[in-house]
Amino acid sequence: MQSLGAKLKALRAEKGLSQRRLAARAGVSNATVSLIESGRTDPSMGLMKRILDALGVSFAEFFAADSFVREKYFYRHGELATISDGPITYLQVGSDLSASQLQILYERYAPGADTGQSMLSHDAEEGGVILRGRLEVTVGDQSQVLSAGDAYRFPSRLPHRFRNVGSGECVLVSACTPPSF
Amino acid sequence: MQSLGAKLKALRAEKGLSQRRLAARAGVSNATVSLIESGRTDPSMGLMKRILDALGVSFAEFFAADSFVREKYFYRHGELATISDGPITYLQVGSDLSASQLQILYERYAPGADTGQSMLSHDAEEGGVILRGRLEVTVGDQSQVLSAGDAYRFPSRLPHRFRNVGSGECVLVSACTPPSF
DNA sequence: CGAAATTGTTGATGATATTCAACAATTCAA
DNA sequence: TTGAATTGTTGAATATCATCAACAATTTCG
Repeated sequence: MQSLGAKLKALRAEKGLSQRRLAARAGVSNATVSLIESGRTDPSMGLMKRILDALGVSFAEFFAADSFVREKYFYRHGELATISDGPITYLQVGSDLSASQLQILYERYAPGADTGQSMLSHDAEEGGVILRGRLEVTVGDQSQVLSAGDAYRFPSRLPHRFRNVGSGECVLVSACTPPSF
Repeated sequence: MQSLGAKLKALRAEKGLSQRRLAARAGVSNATVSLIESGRTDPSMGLMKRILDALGVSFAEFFAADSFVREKYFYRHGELATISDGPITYLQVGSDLSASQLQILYERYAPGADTGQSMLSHDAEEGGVILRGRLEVTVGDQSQVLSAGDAYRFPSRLPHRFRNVGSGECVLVSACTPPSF
């Protein structure tokens, strides 16, 4: 694990706060912030939580950077799996998305069409609105069957799956933001 | 910091370890594990890390559950947040997009509805697919009338305008990154 | 049954974190 | 320049943690 103090220091700088101002918000002493950032002390969980709260960052978010590197490894996999044919037809809005931040698709699923489990590891978001038919959407350990008018939206890093569980064709419009940095 | 002890206890039970055995692996005293699990002490970050290491779990993984549990991925049509702007109705997928990079809208234009000239200066992109009706889209000095199945897509920094030129309602699904409101 | 091992808990003690206050260095405004 | 405010850093005092050892309760096995 990278130096906890260095990480905190960087985060504080990012928010544009001084040690004293942060300490005041968190209800701790400025000396404590100084000692933590310089690695001269090993703060308690509760204290660290108060400081992170003052920065508007949860523990999960604070440590997300650690696993971010790992998620970046799967980035290519996700990219390659995105475009495929078969029983599913993707109509992409626009042709050259190489320098784009937004991808919009008009998707048509034949009856029974299934994307299978896909693990897109890039830091992106996606969502969509169902126009016709019945689509089973699975995200993580949650699963729902959506009908016309319903919608979904989730971080792409979560494992997800789409399956047409209706008797007819399923049509939807989806959007996805590729990684911004 | 309510259930840190409870969470650790559950995780330890899941791994089938006793307090003493876990303590031995982590190089801490069994009393410490007991005190943490019962919430009678506030352990230091370093100590907690040693314990989590002994359990084969990173900080990021340990806290990952917190941020994922609350997230909502599915929205019934009636749950879509309504943003009304006169003759134009926006149904937004998701309610709080403050930490989001993607906004998806289900839009309904009454006959004659017009957004007027608008220009977003920030670096964003937007696009959409027409589902019903006839929509005149003006971007820069270009203008087109789109019908069901047609689509558009452009950088938000360009001046643009939407107008329902059909006799009936116009419906579309749009996406924007980052959110404009 | 009964002895030995293992479970989780608790009080006293040494170790360490946290605070308070003062410090020099820097920035800002008069 | 001068004074006031802010920056991050330390020494001494206090509060808290982490440990050791002993405890009762339970399980294991002869």
